[in-house]
Amino acid sequence: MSEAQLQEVAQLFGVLAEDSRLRLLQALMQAPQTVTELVAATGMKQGNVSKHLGMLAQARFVSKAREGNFVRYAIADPRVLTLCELMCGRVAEDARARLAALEGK
Amino acid sequence: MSEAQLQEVAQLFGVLAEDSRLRLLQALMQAPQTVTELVAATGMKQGNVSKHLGMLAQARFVSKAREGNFVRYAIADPRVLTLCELMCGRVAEDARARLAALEGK
DNA sequence: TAACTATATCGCGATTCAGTAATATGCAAG
DNA sequence: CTTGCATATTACTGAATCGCGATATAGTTA
Repeated sequence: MSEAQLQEVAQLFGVLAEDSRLRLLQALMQAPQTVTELVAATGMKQGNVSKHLGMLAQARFVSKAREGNFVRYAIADPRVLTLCELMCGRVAEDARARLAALEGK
Repeated sequence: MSEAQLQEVAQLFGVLAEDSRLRLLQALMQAPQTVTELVAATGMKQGNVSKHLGMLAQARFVSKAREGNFVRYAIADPRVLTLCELMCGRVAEDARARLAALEGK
């Protein structure tokens, strides 16, 4: 695997390495939503929501579609779901392990 | 999914968001190796190799085992393989798309 | 204990990036 | 075409982190 490709992979992982963006993805997993809806759903500031959605869109994890004044975003790459599920499973597992260690003590 | 857990997930993705660490993982996929071997394999400086391996180990993507003077690292979580495969597949796909667009022009 | 090798860690300058506030752009109704 | 709302972008600041060189720690051997 080439050096340039490795950097691309790293960059894509970087897009997922931020809880703000994960929160947006999580919200979009329920249903496609507009920026305004996402601002309400996440409590983030409008500027940030827009910026992070822009990054997710540039990485083509999500797609954007104008609807009059609004822009509706949606999950565009199903792989992002698998990736998040894998990582979440890992975190949940760790949490269980920590809990078990606590009880065992 | 809780806010704290989301941050953990983001942090784990962050560990994979760096070509140096991906290179180390790629090397370790061939076989478990010592720091010295990894320095030779990747051309990175010893201090950096050690630092990045430390991060990978703290995330428990890799495991470390002393062998006399050496420390041998190995892939510890098979999920990291799936994660990388998914992302690499995505990058390869993008590369194919770019190529096709170029030919079509 | 002393000397040697392998690995880990520290301090530094440079770069990157999140969040904020303010502003600019796009679109629709009147 | 002007007003108003939705979205995007900009400039800024502070925190995080990379790579580097130097140094500290751990383990082996003599």
